Amino acid sequence: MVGRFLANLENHVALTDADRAGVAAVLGPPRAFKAGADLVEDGDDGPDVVLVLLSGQAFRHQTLPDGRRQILSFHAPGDVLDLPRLFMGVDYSVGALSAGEAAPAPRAALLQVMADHPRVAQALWKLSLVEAAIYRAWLVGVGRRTAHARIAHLLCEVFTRLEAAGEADGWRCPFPATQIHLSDSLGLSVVHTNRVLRTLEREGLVSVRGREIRVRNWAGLMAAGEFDAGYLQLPARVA
Amino acid sequence: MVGRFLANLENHVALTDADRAGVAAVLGPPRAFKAGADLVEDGDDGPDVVLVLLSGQAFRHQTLPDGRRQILSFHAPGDVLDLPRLFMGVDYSVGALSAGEAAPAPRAALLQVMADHPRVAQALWKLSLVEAAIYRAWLVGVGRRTAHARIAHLLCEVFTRLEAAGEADGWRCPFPATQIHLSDSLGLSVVHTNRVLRTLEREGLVSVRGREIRVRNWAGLMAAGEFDAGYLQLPARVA
DNA sequence: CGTGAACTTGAGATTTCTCAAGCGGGGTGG
DNA sequence: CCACCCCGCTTGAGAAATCTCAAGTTCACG
Repeated sequence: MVGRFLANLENHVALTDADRAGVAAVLGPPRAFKAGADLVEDGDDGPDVVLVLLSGQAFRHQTLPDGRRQILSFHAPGDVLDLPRLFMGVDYSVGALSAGEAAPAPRAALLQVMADHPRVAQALWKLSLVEAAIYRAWLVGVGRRTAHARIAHLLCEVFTRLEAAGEADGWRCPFPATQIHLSDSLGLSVVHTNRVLRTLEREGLVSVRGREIRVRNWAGLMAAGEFDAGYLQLPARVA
Repeated sequence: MVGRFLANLENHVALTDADRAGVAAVLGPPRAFKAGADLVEDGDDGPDVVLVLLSGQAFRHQTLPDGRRQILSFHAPGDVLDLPRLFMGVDYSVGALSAGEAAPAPRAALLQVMADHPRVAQALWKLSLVEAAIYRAWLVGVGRRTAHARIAHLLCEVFTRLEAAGEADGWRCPFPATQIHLSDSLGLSVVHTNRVLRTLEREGLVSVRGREIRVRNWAGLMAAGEFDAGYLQLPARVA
C-alpha cells in the first residue's frame, strides 16, 4: 500500500533502499475512511501529522462563509494531502470522494527523515512544486478558457494523473466525483457543467458517467482542452 | 539590496549570520531591467540560474497560443521569480511591471547553500508553499467571487504584500500594472475591470490611478473582498 | 505639438447563472 | 423483499453578469 507513495516520490527523484525504508518507517498505521469523510479540516491545528493517501480518491477545497465552494485539486493514491503542514497551517479542507485509506506521518518524524535522507526531502519539495504547477494550470483554465475547454482540460488532467497512479483500465478510470464536485472545481454552475458534459459526450470525446471517466477520443479531448501534460512532470508514457 | 531577499526569508525562518552570508554569496551581480522586459521565458532551459527580484515589480503569466493571457502572480522586491527551476523547468514567463534589478543565483550553487544551511532550504521551501497558498486564494477568487469582490481581494493582497516588502507609504503604494494587467490576472475583460474599478472608487474603498494604489477605506475594502491575510504568512503588523 | 498606449463610456451580444420541475437509481427501513 | 425517499442528473426558460465591438478622451513621452 505504501508502494503508491514511494512510486509517486520516485517519479521525481531516484531513491535508495535506505531512503525507501526511512519513508516506510515514518508512516503510521493506515486509517480507513468512508466516502464523504473529512480528512483534513481547514485551520485544523490539532493533529501534528501529515496525511498520505494510500487508496481511494480525495479533493481539497476551500468553502466560503455563505456556502460557495471552490475545489482546488483532486487526489489519487500516493498523494500527500496536506504537505503545507510541514511548515505552516493548512488553509483548506480535504474531503473523501470515495472510501479509502490514509496513513499519518508525524510531522517531527517526517522532518527528521528529510534531514537524514536529502533525496526524500527533494522529492517531497518537488511534489509541492508540481502541486503549484497544477494550481497554475487551473488558474489559466478558470480565468481564460471557455466552459467547454475548461472541462475538457480538467478531464485530461484527472485521467492522466489517475492513469499515472495506476488507477486506469485502458481508456476508463474510476472517478467518483459528482457533477457538483466538477462544477465547484471549474467555477461553473451545476446546470452548465451538466450541459457541457453532455456536449462533450455528443461530440464523442469523453463520457463521465457511473462514477467513471471513459475517454472516447483522447486526441480530440486534448485538443478541446488545449491540454499539454508537461506541467504534471510525469515520466514519459505510452500514447 | 540583498536585504530585501534576506528579510523575505527571515519572515519565515530565523537565520544565523552564517546563513545570511551563504545566501549573500550565492547571488551574482544584480542586472538592471526596464519596464516591459521579459525576465523569465516559458520553457526557457538556457540559463541555469534562479532570479531574485531586488527592486521593481514583476508578474508571472502564461500566454495561450491565441494570445489570451492569464497573469498568475505579482511580485515585490525580495521575491524569487522562478523557484520551480530548482528542480524542474518553469512553465510560465515573468515580465517586468517597472524598471528594477534582479540578481541571478546559479542553481548548483544555490543547491549547495541549501545543503550547507538547512534553515535557508526551509525558508525557500516555505516561500514556495506560500506561493501555492496565493494560487489557491486566486483560484477561489476567479472561480467563485463576483468581479467586485475579486478585484477588492486582489487589491488587498497586493497592497498587503507590497507593504510587507516595505514599498508602501501610508495608505499609498506604487503599483504600475495597467488595467490590462489587472484584467488578465482576474479573468475579466478590460472593459469590465475598468467599470468595477470605477465603482470601487465611487464607493470610497480604493483608487487605482497613476500607477499607484490608494487605499481609502481598508476595513471596507477587506470586507468587499472577503480578505483575510492569513494565507500570506506574514508576521503580524499594525492594523 | 504629434502619437500611441491606456483609459473611459455606450450599446448590443453571449455566456453562464438561477429558478424550476421532472426523472432515475440505489440505499434503507419497515 | 419491496416501497419510499433522497440525492444527483437532466432539461427548460428567463435573468444576470460579463463580453465584444466601437468610439472618444486623456496622458505621458518624444
